[in-house]
Amino acid sequence: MATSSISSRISPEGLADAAVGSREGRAMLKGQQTKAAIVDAALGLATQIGMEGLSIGAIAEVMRMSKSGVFAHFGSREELQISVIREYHQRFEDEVFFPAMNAPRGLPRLRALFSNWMSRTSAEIDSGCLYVSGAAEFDDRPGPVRDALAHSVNTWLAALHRAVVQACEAGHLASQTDAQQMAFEIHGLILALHYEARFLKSPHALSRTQQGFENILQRYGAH
Amino acid sequence: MATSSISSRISPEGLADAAVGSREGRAMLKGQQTKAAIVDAALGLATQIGMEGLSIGAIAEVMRMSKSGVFAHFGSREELQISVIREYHQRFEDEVFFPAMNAPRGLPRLRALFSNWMSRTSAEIDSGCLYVSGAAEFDDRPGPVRDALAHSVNTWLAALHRAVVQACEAGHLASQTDAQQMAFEIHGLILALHYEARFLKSPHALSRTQQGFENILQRYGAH
DNA sequence: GACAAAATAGCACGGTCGTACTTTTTTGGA
DNA sequence: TCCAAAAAAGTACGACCGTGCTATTTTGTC
Repeated sequence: MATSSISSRISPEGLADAAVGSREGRAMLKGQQTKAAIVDAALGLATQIGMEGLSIGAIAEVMRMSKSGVFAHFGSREELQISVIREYHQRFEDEVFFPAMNAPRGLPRLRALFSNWMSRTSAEIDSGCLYVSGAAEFDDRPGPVRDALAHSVNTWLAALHRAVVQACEAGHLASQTDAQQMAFEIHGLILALHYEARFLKSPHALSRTQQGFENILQRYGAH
Repeated sequence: MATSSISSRISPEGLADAAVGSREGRAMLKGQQTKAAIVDAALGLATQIGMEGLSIGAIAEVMRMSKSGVFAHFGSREELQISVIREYHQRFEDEVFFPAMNAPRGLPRLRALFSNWMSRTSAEIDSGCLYVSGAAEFDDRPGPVRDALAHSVNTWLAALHRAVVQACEAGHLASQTDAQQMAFEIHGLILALHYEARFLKSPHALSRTQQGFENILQRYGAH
């Protein structure tokens, strides 16, 4: 539990890949490689034009491949979308979650989590956050894509909640703190940042988000 | 200025319609009527499947009309989308803004605005808020649709900001209150409500939003 | 270098999209 | 009732979509 991932780092598909790789002795190297490149390109497209706008033709053009060449790696558009979400989840972990684990448990770690999250969100001003755009696109469209997205988001929000609880336990926050409530308010700040910076192009959004976080900390008795 | 609208109630297109109507003596009655019905149906569709998913064919099916019959009323899909946004803006005004104007200026009115906004957002859990889904879809897609959307949102956020300023002037909030900051935090709450209730299906989102608002009021010295 | 297998390309299909053009039906006032 | 004008339907077009099927090329191993 020392370096716990926000989700199980050994994912089912990760296991599958390793098994196939070893069982067949390093076979299909090129395939995995271009598949990763396709997912990378698709993720870039998805953060710009959204998950629904992701078309196999557009990806093929970026990759300078044929549509069928791209398609064959996934078998369906839905599977491709899910791959993109998993990739995003992993990058989110690497940029936001894991670095913050180096900060000491409690308020410092909570601050680090928020800071990384905010940095990523404002860095994404030109590219969009999949967790935000995806939520809007799939909020009443059931299916595996929505499930994958919701699972990733829930995992991350749970990690945030855990950090609040730990800060409480460490005595860095008021003991009667409602951790779910605090996490909810923090989530709202990030959403407002994304909305006002990315859609409304407000140049003040970032500083307001920082100030809002300080206000929340103060209210919950941080010291 | 007694019953000021959040935007000019006499819109350009409103003027145009009135002029045509009077100049030609009540002509084209049926046309306007079905056009309104189309916009109504389109709005219903847009709040469910999003602005981008709005297809003329789908609207025609709902309306039991031909595609070309629907199309002829707008001349382009873009014009239809803009009509939908204007309709949404008007309903938002009617449900959220105008009723709150009956509350006395200051904190009561600010509370009424937030309460109406929250009610509408949670009522929209099954249908979605166009200001949220639209922002995600058009945040980096310039054009008249985005402009119309951003204009509506900005108008509303300005009205919210005004209410905060008035509550300050009335002495209901601390005199050093940063109105923009407070409006930003309130906006975040509503976004979190929409996100967690609609996408994550969290049953606690509404009460957390209410609690969050009370926390903000307290922070800014409401009494 | 041969050879099986994997990776990629080519091609075709049915479908939906927005929209332009033409024709028919409906409307409302003289 | 008649008739111009408005409203609605009909039809067609090119573009793109996801995806199935079949060829071709590339890969990695003996």
